[in-house]
Amino acid sequence: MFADICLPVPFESFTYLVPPALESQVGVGVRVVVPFGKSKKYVGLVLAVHGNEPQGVTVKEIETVLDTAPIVTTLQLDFWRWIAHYYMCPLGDVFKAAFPAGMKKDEGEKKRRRKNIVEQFDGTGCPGVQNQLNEWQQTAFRQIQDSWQTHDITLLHGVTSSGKTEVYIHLIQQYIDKGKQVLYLLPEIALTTQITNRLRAVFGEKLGVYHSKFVDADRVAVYLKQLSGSPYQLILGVRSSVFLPFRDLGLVIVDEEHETSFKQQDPAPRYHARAAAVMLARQYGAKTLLGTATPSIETFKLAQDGRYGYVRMDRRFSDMQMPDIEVVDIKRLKFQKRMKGSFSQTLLDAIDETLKAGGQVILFQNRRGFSSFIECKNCGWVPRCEHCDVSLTFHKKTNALTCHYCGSTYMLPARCPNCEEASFMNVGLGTERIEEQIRTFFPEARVTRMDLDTTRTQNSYSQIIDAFSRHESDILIGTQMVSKGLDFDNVHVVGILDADMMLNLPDFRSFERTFHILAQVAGRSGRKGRKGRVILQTRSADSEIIRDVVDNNYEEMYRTQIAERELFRYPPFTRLIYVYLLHRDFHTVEHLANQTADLLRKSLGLRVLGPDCPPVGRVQSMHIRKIILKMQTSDNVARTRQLLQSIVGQVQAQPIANSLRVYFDVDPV
DNA sequence: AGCACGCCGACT
DNA sequence: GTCGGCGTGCTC
Repeated sequence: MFADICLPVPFESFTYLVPPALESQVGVGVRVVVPFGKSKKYVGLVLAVHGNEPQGVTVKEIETVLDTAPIVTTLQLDFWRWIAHYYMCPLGDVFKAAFPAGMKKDEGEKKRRRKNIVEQFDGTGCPGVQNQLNEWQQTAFRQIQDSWQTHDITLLHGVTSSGKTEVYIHLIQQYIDKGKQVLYLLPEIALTTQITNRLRAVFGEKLGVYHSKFVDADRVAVYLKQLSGSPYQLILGVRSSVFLPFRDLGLVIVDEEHETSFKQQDPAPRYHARAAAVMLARQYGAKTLLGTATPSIETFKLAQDGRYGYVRMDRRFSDMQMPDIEVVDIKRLKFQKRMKGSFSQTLLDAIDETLKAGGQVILFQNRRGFSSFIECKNCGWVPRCEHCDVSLTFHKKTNALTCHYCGSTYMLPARCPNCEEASFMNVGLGTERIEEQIRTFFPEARVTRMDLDTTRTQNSYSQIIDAFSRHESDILIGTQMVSKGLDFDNVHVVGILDADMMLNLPDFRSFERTFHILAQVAGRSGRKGRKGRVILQTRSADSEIIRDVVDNNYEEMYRTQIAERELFRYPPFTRLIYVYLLHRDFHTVEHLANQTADLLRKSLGLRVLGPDCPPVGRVQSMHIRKIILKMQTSDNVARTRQLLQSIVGQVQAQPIANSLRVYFDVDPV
């Protein structure tokens, strides 16, 4: 008897011999320990049991069986296979993403005590307390249910402070009452104690939270509880919670559906949790609700075309008004030499007034570090990473230069290695430099910075948020982390220091992204009973996108963008697959990328673009080339995938390509 | 992806 | 003379 085993390595599966003594224990969905390679042992998952001996290889034996019952259902395995196929990665990569680390290692006897799972209920709140829905929430609640009569997927387009969460809560309750399970997906940085506490107060022990900031053992506990006889009925989780086992999933909510962080970027599987959630819901015959204040262009188009149901909430609570957005043209002010560092007088005055009135300020700068790079004052030399084609970011606190691509850090040289000059100039500005400036302007204010550098440890993010909401700090400076659905009642002013920083990126989504992020940041101001102020500093004061943000005009932004996407044949009018080729040697990767593109062009013609050198052409000493496949929506995508796989396989079969690395990014964001 | 095997610089 | 740097090749 043989078993196909999936291992946490980038391959499909390997076949092992099942020793007669283990035959009764080995079945699809149980974990086993197997020898792999020269000396390694891995925990693998049984995909199939059969009698076909593989030819031309020495088959190794399964050593031990870890589970007495399957820990993945066949429905889950189908889902894994869908991810692997759609996103073009080996099943082993899906296996790696699907389980918390603790379930991928052999913990000997420990797991056999299957962690009588410890309840994590912290006792806060009083379960069962639901707020009454007001009139328009009630209307949305009914409209959503009506739309589900004809559509499995519905977009809830609700402005900030329209009370979407309360509508979600009532829908969740309804499904739980029917004995169904609910999955509530949020982007990582939006999953705060605020939302957790709110759901905890209503659903108590029925709620399980699945977050990557929790220790791994907690995630293992949630996974195992979902397998047990009494699973959580509501899971509040990040991207990877789509891999949890569900017994009877009835509803999936994807909140902040426009967030690009739902797409996993770096290690494969490069999956989009929104698309995966839609797929998961379809498997279970469940309904899906996509919620946001600023829908993604893709989702809004599907709603416009009638493919998704559409429900709109455009009323805010009566005591909440949209903030006034004041545009400050910093290009002109810079020319007139009237900027105080990174600040206009308008913004400084607004901060000053706020502090005097006992209010709080949020300052948004979407770049971490001190400066984007430093430059020798004399010869213009810029320090760059040894392993990647990028300039290094200067971090003043550590007096170090770091690469934001590979994480390498370097000492700041005392003198320019090129000309011996001993002084450097900071070009561009990050959150650290904003913090330094604000401390000189307002030495008495309490200032906190929130970015990737200050939130690395487990609870630092919520600590900063909680401290700020208790007014232990007056000014919060941060990257896009500050923009996520946080309710700070006392914020009088939001300052956007450089609105167009993200605007000029070479990416067809840069306008949409800028709109999303600016609209969200602006929404942080003036929440309860007070009209907030937003000071938006920009060098493109006359641009369309800034005007749309100021007018809070999503539809206008959508009209402009959708027309542009159609004109230039971008998604959702086409579908993209990026093919990345990586090699240590510059010439080899260039040659192999050209060869791949030529072969692809023979079958796909004009759908093949490139190869091109991406903006960062070398990362971790690997030279990169990128080929773009732009498919018509009418194309047979399954056939294209197959063709792509076979051509790449052909290229990789050549001896010169043996250390070539190829990966795909399907539906890149 | 790991991890072992294999060929060239600074140390006892 | 070797310890160990990481380049490349394989994994049922």
